[in-house]
Amino acid sequence: MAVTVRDVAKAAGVSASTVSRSLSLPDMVDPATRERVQRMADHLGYRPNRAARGLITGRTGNIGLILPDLANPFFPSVVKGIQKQAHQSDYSVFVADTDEDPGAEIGLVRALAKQVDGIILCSPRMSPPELREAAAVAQVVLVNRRSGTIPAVLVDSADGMRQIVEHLGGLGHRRIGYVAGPRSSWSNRQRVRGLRAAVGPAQVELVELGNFSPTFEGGVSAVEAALLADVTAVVGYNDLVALGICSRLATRGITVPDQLSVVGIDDIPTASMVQPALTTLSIPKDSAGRAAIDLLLQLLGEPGSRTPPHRQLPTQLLVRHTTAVVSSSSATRPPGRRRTARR
Amino acid sequence: MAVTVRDVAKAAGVSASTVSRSLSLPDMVDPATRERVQRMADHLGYRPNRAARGLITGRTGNIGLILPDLANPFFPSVVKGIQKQAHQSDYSVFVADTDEDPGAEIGLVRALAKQVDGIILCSPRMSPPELREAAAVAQVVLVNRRSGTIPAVLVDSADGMRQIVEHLGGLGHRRIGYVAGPRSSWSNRQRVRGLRAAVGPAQVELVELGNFSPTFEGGVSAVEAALLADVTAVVGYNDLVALGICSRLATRGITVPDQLSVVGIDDIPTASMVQPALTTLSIPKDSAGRAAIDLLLQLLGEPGSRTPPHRQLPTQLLVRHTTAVVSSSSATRPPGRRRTARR
DNA sequence: GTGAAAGCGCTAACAA
DNA sequence: TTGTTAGCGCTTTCAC
Repeated sequence: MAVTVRDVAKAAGVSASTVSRSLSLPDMVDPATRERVQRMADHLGYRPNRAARGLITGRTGNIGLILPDLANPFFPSVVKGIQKQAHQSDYSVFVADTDEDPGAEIGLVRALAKQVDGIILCSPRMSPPELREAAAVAQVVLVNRRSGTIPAVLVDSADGMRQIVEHLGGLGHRRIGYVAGPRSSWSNRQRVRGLRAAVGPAQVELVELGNFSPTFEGGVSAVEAALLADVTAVVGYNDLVALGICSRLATRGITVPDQLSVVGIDDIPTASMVQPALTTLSIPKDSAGRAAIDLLLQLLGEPGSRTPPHRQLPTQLLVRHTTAVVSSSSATRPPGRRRTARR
Repeated sequence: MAVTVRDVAKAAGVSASTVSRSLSLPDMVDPATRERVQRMADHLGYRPNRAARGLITGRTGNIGLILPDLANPFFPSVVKGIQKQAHQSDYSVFVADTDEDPGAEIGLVRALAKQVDGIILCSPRMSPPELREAAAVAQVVLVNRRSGTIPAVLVDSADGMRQIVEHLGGLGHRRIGYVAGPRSSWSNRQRVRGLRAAVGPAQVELVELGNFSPTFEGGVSAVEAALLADVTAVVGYNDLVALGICSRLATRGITVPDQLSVVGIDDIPTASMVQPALTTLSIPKDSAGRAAIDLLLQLLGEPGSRTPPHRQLPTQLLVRHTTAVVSSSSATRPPGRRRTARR
């Protein structure tokens, strides 16, 4: 069997308690004995049994991470940020993917609640009551969603949308389309709101093209509507959607950005792998992950702490190959043609 | 506090053991009491504490998954397969990403070993001795790597390479380049071996272009060598590399597949999002994940079982937009030009 | 500063 | 079939 406190205790000629203390509360023990114990411990390859420790301390040393779809390249970056930070604090991370099924989320929370010290809900789609239940059964941190006073890591969507709209407006676009994501997505609602707010001051008209799946296929199927709407630029709910749009446009012989500009959101790796590279609003994914863990650990440290429960992250528009000064597929064509902006 | 066996026991008017049995070994208890207990249990919202259970049974109900890079789109698919299957058997999954650092792998194994019932090592880069250590401290299943008798889920690389070479050969290519991945990658060695074996019978010449990072950037930086090698087709270590190659070629004004054919391996989502879509050897990622869990659970069930410890999965070439019948950038140009194959 | 004892929540022997 | 007892490995009072 594995080596236990007792083994170390015996080897070091002390009691189990002293071993325990030497490792968890080093100051409470005589330097000499402490060192002897520690040497013995790693000589024997002792590794405390976390389950046993958890049983008594009530802490598991685990944290749970629930997200809609690992296959969406947005999430792995967040996960990596979370992982790295968590491991540094000696936490392990359970990852659970709901396969875009909002109904599965709360179930996973319930299942995980007892096994972890806290749960990070990434872009959850669950209802506010479910969210409340989640926050009641576990220490929860939200990412990409705001709900009441539940601690959350958010992104400044309003500003991001403003950046996009101003950029397009500055290039001469006067009528831009938005391919929305799922109605149940909080991010989507934020983005819609941000676009609506930004569009007036920039003297741009917004055409909402409907709700689509937040995937490449969603983008593909949105092209029809975009073309009918007679816009000169299209903003996708996320990069996957934008990429789908680009792909379908290419298939139909419409060149991006010359004939139609496309802008994505997220800055997933694929966005810079395609030709032409996609202009996109970059979200600091790593930072979001790290911020989420920091917030969570802080809350675990001081449960009642009234730290500002929301952390807001900035976004940055990456102008790449896309946007042009308009050459509408239809009537009114402002001055200037084909001007490609690059980063 | 949370509700425990005792609470349920009291509520149902039985002893703790009976509660325990009613839930884990239902047949050993009188149907009437069993039902009463079960009703009481979920009335009170009882959820067994897995840590406590684990302490006595020696089982944690967790499995660990270690992989080099979640950001490589190959892995999320595998993870998803593993997750789904694991959750079905009521296992939770710890995911750990080593950030492509082979040195970190064994450390993670050691750290995780005590917290899980088994570990799945995905495309591990660790040395054989480390691998042996890993298999000694935990029940291990390898994915994409074979080492001694450690149970593994593998892919039929030889056949896959044959498919690629025959396809290219059939289209008239006589000289193809291979952009290799890391020297320490077992998959890479398999692929090299497979290519070498396949190349003779197909009357094709193989030019090995050197080892590169298994990333988009790796592909980008491999183009130089590919161009110098005077080949008409290039096979990338994986899709990321192939995509990097395509991108750099486009930048240099070389069209794919007309002037140079590019083939990837893996079939990651991005491969079908670019224009032209990438021809690639598809690896059954989900299946690999599921197979790994199946194998692991089977081994956990019957530790000494001599089931065939290796499971081999087939691959399938997805011919998409890429390959053409050669139009070498240099001297000898066989008959036929620009013929695009589609799936 | 250190040891003895108790017990976290659960299951596995052993009795009854 | 059920209850009683013991103890998994650890931390934590509470004495000393």
